[in-house]
Amino acid sequence: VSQDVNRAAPARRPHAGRRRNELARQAVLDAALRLLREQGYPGLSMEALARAAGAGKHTLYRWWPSKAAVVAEAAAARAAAEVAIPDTGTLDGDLEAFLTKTFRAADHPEIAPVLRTLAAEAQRDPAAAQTLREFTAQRRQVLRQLLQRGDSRGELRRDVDIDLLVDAAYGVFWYRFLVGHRPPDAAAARDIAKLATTRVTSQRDEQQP
Amino acid sequence: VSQDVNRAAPARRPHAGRRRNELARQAVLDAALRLLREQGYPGLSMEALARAAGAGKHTLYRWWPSKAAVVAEAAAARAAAEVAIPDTGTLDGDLEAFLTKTFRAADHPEIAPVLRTLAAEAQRDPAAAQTLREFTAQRRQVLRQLLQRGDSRGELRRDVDIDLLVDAAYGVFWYRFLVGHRPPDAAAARDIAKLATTRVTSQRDEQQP
Amino acid sequence: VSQDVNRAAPARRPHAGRRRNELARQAVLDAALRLLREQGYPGLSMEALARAAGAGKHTLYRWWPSKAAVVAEAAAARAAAEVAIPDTGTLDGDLEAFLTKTFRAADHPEIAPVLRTLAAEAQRDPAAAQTLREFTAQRRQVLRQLLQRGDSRGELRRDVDIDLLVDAAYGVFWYRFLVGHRPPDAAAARDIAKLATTRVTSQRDEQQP
Amino acid sequence: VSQDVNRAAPARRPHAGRRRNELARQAVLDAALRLLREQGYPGLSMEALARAAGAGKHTLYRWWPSKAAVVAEAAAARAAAEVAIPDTGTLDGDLEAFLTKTFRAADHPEIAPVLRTLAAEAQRDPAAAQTLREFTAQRRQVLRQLLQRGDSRGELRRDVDIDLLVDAAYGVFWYRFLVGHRPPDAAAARDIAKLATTRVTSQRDEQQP
DNA sequence: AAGTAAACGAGACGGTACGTCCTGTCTTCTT
DNA sequence: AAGAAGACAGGACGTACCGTCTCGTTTACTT
Repeated sequence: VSQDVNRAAPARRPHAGRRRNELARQAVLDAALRLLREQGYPGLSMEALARAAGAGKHTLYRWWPSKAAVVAEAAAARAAAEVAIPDTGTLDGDLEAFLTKTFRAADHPEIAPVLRTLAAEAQRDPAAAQTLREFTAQRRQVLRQLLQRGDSRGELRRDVDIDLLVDAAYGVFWYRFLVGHRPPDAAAARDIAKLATTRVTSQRDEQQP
Repeated sequence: VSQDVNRAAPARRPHAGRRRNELARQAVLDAALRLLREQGYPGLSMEALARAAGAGKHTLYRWWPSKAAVVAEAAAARAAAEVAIPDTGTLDGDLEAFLTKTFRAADHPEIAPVLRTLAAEAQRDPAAAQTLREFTAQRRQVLRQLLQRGDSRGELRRDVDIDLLVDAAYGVFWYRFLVGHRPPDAAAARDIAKLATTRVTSQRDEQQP
Repeated sequence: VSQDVNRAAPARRPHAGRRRNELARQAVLDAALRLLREQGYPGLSMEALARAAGAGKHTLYRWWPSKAAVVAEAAAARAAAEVAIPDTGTLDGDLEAFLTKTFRAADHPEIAPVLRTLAAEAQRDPAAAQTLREFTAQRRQVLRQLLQRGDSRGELRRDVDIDLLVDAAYGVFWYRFLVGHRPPDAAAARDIAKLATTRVTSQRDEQQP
Repeated sequence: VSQDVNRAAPARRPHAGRRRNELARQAVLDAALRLLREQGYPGLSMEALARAAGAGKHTLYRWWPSKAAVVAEAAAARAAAEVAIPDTGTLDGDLEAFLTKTFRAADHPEIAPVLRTLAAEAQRDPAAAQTLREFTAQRRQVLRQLLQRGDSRGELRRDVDIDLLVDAAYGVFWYRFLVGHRPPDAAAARDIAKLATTRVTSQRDEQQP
């Protein structure tokens, strides 16, 4: 039934003989994203993945150690270059722009279930945990650079260290994203930016009373 | 025959059959915590749970809609009353004390795998998601009260709203807890408290340079 | 202790408490026949039986040791007095009439599934086996009387004993009934009657060659 | 789409995956007979069968539609070639020899529970019913050939048709086998043979009185 | 009339089997 | 050598039934 729908046209994709077949790899990654998008996590089994990609299960296990590894690799290319470092002139503006774009990117129907799956899988699969750590480390590194640039211009609050600010920013995102009590929206991005920077107006507010 | 009579007036008989066995309920909850503690998430199948609790599978499914619901109920009683609201005199002190206790509680070998499981399961099971939302909402409410008390004394930074601070505090916790790149330790509790409060000393620090 | 005293002298109190509810008994037997008729054997579980009869499971187990016992009792009243001993004047005629009626009775939609269930259940449940033996013994007894009456008039073939003839007659019935390759119909009744009796014409046929 | 093409021309791909494992098949059939022999029908669940055969449940369901199908296949090879057609020179002798051997074969502890299970299962499972019909049809065919050979030599009673005789012979067997009021023994074999044949001696007996 | 005891409906309980699905490994054949 | 197909052992899933066990109610008999 849904098998027929999911099943690709494997006859069109010749397999190459010796070396790894790039087409097969792509078919698997595409199928992973498609399954996650259309059926959510429960629909993503290695069995269904092989079926949907028109690939043999052995091929999957040959190249990826676990389901999470497939998801991670599928997520990597897509989510990595998604958010560039903005340059608005002020740290506050940069931060807000960066976080807004980050939050919006994660809301994409192609990305959200992947992040969700990665986070969930990391709680039980050490390999997935490693992948999640690497992935988030990349993202933190980008944000840290942005903050350091602002810090060198004296725009950063001095009483907290940068790593905590990075964790607070991504923490608000992941917390809202995984718990779902409130969306990580543009207003949140604005507020987090405010929290991190020494803004003249807010300092005056603090001194007045 | 007599069925129709009984069903026509069900209000007369509030409960007919044998009532729920409280010992069975406790055995299941205990077994859930034990399995999570000893074998981690993969060891927690409904099958193993029934076996470990000496309960029939039907009993599990009768009272809990999903594995996550068992975990949630097991977690609820234990994790809820764990952290009381402190009163050190200052918001900064209260916050640090509360977060330190919260982080330490979550590090407990009885609690950590439960939280991990709950968060992971919530990503695929709507019922678990609901449970996670309710559980975290309770915790946020406590922290919010703590912050509001400080705010009424003028100890809170005015440029951010309380809900964001709450999300930032718990966000740092969950982010570090789930990703594992850095532990949510006492230092983090201290830094988060600093981030939230208008501390006189730190303001002088900010103005002096 | 006092229990033992009470049990030591039960004769003093012939019956206390409520007596068996005849309506409940009938409801169960009726439900058994109805379930077998409408849903066949797989539909007849003790659970479904209790539900259909509006009876508690305990009531079932109190009065009947097994599912087969219910079926047997339900079958007994109905199937027992169904076939009377005919008297056509000749053994051949009596036999044919008796078997024809027997076969037709067993074909009834109320009876057939009961017999089928009884025979099947007897292969695994000793109690059901006992019931089946008793039930068939009654039927054999009737047929034996019929044959003995014919034998006393010299109408029976002398080279076989009556018990074998009885088994052959019922054997053909049950074999066809349970295997289903051919129905136990009127033609079979006629042929079996022929097989049992010394018919003048057939003897002449045998002597001619 | 390409599936339809593939299904239109299946000759191009004789077989892709791994082929059926003959050892697994044998292990299952052996385990079925062993379980039936040692624990009787209640011990034969698909679950226990898989366990005893060291096979996955999926393997069972892949190759056999039901428990009865396993039993049937296990019975087939063993029971089929067991009884050869004898040739004693007379129909009476052949019949007695054949039936005696048939009865004795069915008494074997390896065979009896299988036949019992097959007969019982056929009363509720249409697939098992079909198997039972096929199995018994084979046996009837053999007996029919034996009777036809005797008929062509004029040894058969002329007033009954062969199919009824076949049903009477096997009927006596199954009736006694399933009900258990009397064993299908050698004496029965002798009497059934007498019932079928025109025996000179017995004719004289009939005429003398 | 009060007391007592059995039968009742309902249904929770510990178990076990069902038939389906997925996991990770292993052939077998094709390209 | 890599891939597609798929068989295999194992085991979890959620459902259903088994037979036993309270519950609280109803009904009859005894005192």
